[in-house]
Parts: sequence; C-alpha cells; structure tokens
Amino acid sequence: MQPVDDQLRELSRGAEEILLESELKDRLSQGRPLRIKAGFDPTAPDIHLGHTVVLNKMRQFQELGHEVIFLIGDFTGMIGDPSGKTATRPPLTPEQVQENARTYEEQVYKILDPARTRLEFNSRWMGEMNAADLIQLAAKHTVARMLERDDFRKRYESERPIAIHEFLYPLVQGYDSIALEADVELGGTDQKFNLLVGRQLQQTYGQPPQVVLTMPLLEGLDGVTKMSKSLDNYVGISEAPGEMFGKLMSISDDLMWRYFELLSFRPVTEIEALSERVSGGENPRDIKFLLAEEIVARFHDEASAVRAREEFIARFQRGALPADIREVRVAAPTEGLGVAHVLKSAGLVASTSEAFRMISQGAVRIDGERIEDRKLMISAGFEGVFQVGKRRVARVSVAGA
RNA sequence: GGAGGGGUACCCAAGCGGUCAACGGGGGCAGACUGUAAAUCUGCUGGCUAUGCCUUCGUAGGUUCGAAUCCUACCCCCUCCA
Repeated sequence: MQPVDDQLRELSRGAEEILLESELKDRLSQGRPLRIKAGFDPTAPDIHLGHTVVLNKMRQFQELGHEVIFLIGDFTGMIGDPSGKTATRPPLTPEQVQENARTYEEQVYKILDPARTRLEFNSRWMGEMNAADLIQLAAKHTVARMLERDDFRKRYESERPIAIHEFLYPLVQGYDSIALEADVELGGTDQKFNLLVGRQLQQTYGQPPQVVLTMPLLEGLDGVTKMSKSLDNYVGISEAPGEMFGKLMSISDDLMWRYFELLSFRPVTEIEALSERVSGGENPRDIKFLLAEEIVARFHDEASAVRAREEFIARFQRGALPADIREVRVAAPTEGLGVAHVLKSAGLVASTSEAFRMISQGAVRIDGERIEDRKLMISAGFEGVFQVGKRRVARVSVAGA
C-alpha cells in the first residue's frame, strides 16, 4: 500500500468535504483495506457523467487497494425516496429493480474494476427486519436532529407536509453502514445529511463512525443546473463516441475546467499546465479536444476517440458530411413531393411548418446546395443528401408510388 | 367544513371583450461570425392540402356579431381559518 499521505492527497482531490479528515488518516494508517460504501438508487439505470464523479472516487479507492462496495438500495427503492421531490416517486417492483441493477452493473464496470467491487443489495438485511426492529432503529434518532436536514427544515417551516417514512429513509441508509461495517461512505453533497446519520447510528450501535466523503454535483452541459436526464443536459456513458465527443465539445470554455477537475484522471498538476497554455494564447478548443478524447476513450476505446475527433474536425471545421449517413426512403406520387414534405417524411423536421421555417432561415441543403424556394418539388426517383442545419443529415431516396 | 388566491404554449410569466397564434424572459433550433456544437450578434420557436385556413389559454357548457378575457358548473393547485 502507498504511504498514507500520498493516499490522502489522491483521495481528497476534487472532494467537497471529508468528515473527518483526521479519522480518514487514522484508518489509512491501520494499513488494511478499508471498506468503502457508496449507495445507488435503482431508479436511474442510465448512468451519465454526473454519476461518474462518485464512481471515479470509488475507483481511486480501488486503485489504492481498498474494498469498494457498490450498494444498490433496492429495499429503499421499493419504498421510494421522496426527498427533494415535488412528486412521490412511483415504487418499483422487484423485477424492475433486478433489471435496473443489471443495467447498472454493465455500465458501472466501465469505471470500476469488477474483480475488486463487491455488489450488495440492502434488501439482504432490510428485508429481514421486522416492525419491532425498525421501531428500535427509529428510537436511535430524534425528530429535532431530523429537522436539521435542510429540506426537511424548510418544509417544516413553510408548513408543507413531511411524511413519516421520509424520516425513515436516512435511518435505513444509515443502518446499511452498520450492516456493512463501512469505514468510509461516499456520496454527492446532497447526501451529506444521510451520510452523517450513518455516522451517528454506527456509534449508537457500537461501531466506529464512518468517514464521510462528499463529492460535488457536476453541472450539466448548460453549466448552470446539475447534470440530469430530465433536464436533458447530460452525457450518458453509453452514448455513441461521436455523440459523446460532440456534447463535450459543446460545453463552454469556462465549464471545461470544471469537467477536467471532476472527470479527468489526469493529475492536478497536468491540468494546471493545460490551463496555463490557454492563458498563454492557445486555442481552448484544442484543450477541450483532450478532455473529450479522454472521456470517449474511457467509455469506448482509444481508436473511437481518435475517430470521433477526426470526424468532429471534418464536420464542423471543414463542413464535411458525417461518415455514416442515415438512409431513408420516402414514397412520393408520380408528380413528386414538395421539399417540406420530403423533409418531414425523412424525419429531419417535426412538421411541415418547421420545414418551411428552416428553409426561410437558410438551414436546408440538398447535396450541399442551399434551398431557398419553399415550393420546390422533388420528383420521384430523386436521390440526394438532405441537411437541416449542421447536425441533421439523411440520404433520402424519393421512390415513385 | 369556512374564507381567499390561482390554473396561459417546453418552463417561468404578461394579457383580463375585438388590433391575440397570444408581450417579456429562460430553454431549444437556425443563420452570421469564429480557432470550437465556446463566446458574441441576429432571427425563429402551434398545425396544415400555406400568403389563406384550422386548432390552442384547466374541463364542459353559456352570453356576444366577436371570448384567453364576461357568466354557470365541474376538476386540480396554493394560502389563511377550523
């Protein structure tokens, strides 16, 4: 194992908070592999880069020789965690949970080392708990302490309802730490309260309290709100290389540094050097290329990353067509079909109204030539590459009836 | 159970009898520019058999030449009282 100070430096990189750092140091000094716990809700099996911030940290622990436990909160998921939500989440069936867990595994092992990851489900111990056990657990914590949690307190003060089971949720999560005898628990900053409950409960159950390590929430592509699927500002880790590369290139030059900090495996010193190169007048785009390539290579491979970059340059710098163009056949009467209808049938626009709008804005091209006549008829038998803007392309063949 | 406020396009939000397919902002899309799908600027942002027509302002009716705007009923949300 590496020296404690080296480990500590590595582990605190990018971390929002470590409670308590001195305790982490002590545990690392024991020279044994620590049990690292991180819990995941089985409701969102489509992992995006935002989720990987914590996964990256888990991986670091693995690389340092610690035991990482990937805990799927199937029991809690079946109840539904309503915290911070406006609407109650629909509870999941056991089948859905199983299905989601499988999807999770496939995706998560792109970052984690499967050989060094222990997969657990909290139903293993929670499923056996009876009402008396649960009440006993509930007796270990007080309402006042629950109300310390920001969202509970706000709701309580503004007289909005808090259901009793919402209080149970952090308790169950804390109990997971007891069942696993966790040394460290990782989570996003939004999990801080729950993680701290775990610390407190472990102590009442006679265990040393776990170290809590929180990671910041990654901003989405817009750079403002946190990355989430519902806001559609995310990069899914299963996305195609080209798509992933393009999305990463679309982030603002400022946001790029945040992504480097939280997503890149490059050493901090190297990132600082990159930053200086930009200050020195280098094109930030080229630095962004490095980021996009690293990420694409991580979830696909090096070759795909290089190809994605080359295609990006060809397409957006030189205006070339993408490598694979979707082929579409559109049926037309013998007298032909208006452009707007061809575009709509080919799925390049949502409606003929949109097609007309795009034409009037100069966004439509056929075989590279800009179309200005909205009444243009495309005759049966015509075949060509239709473009709407830079990103929507299809090779359309118009077949006679 | 009582009193009051509100439901408008993807989101927020104006409009409160005709000039409203509906101000403004956000988001999105497109164009220009560019060393980037950065930044910036400009435009667009209901549908269609398209310079006209059709459907939209919680739902269903009604008044009116004419309603998102007025009336009635219903549904939903919020605040206060009990």
